[in-house]
Amino acid sequence: MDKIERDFFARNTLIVAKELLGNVLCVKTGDKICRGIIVETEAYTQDDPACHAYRGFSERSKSLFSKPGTLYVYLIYGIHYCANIATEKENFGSGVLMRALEPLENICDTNGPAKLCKAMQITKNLDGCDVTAGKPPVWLEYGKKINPKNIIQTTRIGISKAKDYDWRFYIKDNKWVSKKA
DNA sequence: CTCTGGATTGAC
DNA sequence: TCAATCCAGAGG
Repeated sequence: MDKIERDFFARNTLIVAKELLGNVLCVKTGDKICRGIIVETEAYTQDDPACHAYRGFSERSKSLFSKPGTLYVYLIYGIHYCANIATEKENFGSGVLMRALEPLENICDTNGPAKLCKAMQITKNLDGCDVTAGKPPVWLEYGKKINPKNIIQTTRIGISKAKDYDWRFYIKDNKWVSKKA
């Protein structure tokens, strides 16, 4: 399976969020490789009030400003981790949040942004990793192409700002898409 | 320095 | 419906 290159992420964030659906996230931290198909994403850009990069560069969000294809992992509610991949270009704070995976290998219980991080063992340690390197600890592989008719675009979940943006994408009828939808 | 609220989840 | 549990960001 071919790995996804940096050029894939060096595009408009909404396009990346949409086209990331169906591809395979791979993580190898210990001796096991975990794989899952991305079935739900959300886009966040620097000019979006809900984005962590909205107020400019910060220590927490620096990975969003790094090269396209950089993993951004942050702690939310003091308990959970969420994983994003930086998009667009270096020094522009934007990225795609991965909200749900369909388990392929060595994982289960991945129908939520914090749950998938837990299942894949993604923690702050992986913040700043380049997912286009095509090797451990984290990388992406092309999966099967999703028919555009089966991609649903709607509003994002769990945020209080910019609620009206239709910046969430998911695969229609996929049982692993997070609830609350 | 203090205070507030959050890209969630699972238990009541 | 609500607590868990920590820290970034805002304000003094």
